[in-house]
Amino acid sequence: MGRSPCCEKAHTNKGAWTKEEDQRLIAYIKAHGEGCWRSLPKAAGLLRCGKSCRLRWMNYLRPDLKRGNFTDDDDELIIKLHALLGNKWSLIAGQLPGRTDNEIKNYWNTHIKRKLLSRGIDPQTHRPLSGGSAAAASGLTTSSTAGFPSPSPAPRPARPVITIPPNVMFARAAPSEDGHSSSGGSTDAPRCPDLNLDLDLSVGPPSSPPKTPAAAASTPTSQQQQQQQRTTICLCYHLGVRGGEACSCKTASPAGFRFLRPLEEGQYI
DNA sequence: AATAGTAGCAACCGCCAATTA
DNA sequence: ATAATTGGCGGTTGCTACTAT
Repeated sequence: MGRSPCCEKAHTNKGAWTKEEDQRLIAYIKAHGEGCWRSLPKAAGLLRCGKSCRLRWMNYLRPDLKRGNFTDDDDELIIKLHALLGNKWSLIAGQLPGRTDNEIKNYWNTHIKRKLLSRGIDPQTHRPLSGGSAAAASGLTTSSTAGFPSPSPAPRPARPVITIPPNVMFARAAPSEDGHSSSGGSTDAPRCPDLNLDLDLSVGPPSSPPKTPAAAASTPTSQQQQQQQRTTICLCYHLGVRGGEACSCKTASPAGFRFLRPLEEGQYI
């Protein structure tokens, strides 16, 4: 079957964007808003792939982007979120207004990894290096999800809002039917003994994200409104636990959920 | 001052899931 | 119900700037 290319590569520019291209893209999106990236390049008079336009806009040209250094608080938040979510950069970026997934991904790879290593912590497993080295050496933690099972069954969320008050413990997933259970007693220790997160994962109303320039420009306000209207949902869902499977959220108190993460065979935090 | 090595960042690629026809 | 299309994401690459020798 095969996939058709997203654009005609023979007639598209590649590499660094010029100022003129940036201006064209900005002007077009200001006039017409985001959306339909495939047809945007032609409409805007750009010899670029639609995906490339989207990336340029999202990562560099958006007016609400924050530039400058990350604070220590940002670092700690990113570390905690990474411990919870793995390499879900877009989700992590959603908790840092004005930051992009690409920026955070780069920042993680260039700064935070080293920071954690200097603390003697494995950046993939968030465990002390001495204890986690065996697992790392065995290849168990070389996956793209920081040692966590991929949450692939979860539907792509519409930028959930996660607030992190100071205190909630992780709960380990109960054994599940598909064999992704925490087999044996050797993994009974908490996977992230030093993690103590209180996550309130929420999403805004089901309406589409702002598509018009005006709406896009007012993003911070919109986000505040969405936070006010947000509906709390179960984080297990995002972490790959199927509906109701090994999930006790329904019994959790309104003040907080338990967040469960299914374990791969032989895996642990 | 020149060169080599390293770090940081922007952009590309390929895949996946949702949507549409 | 199925295939095609599109948007979005994470991993990786390559260029540029900076630092050490």
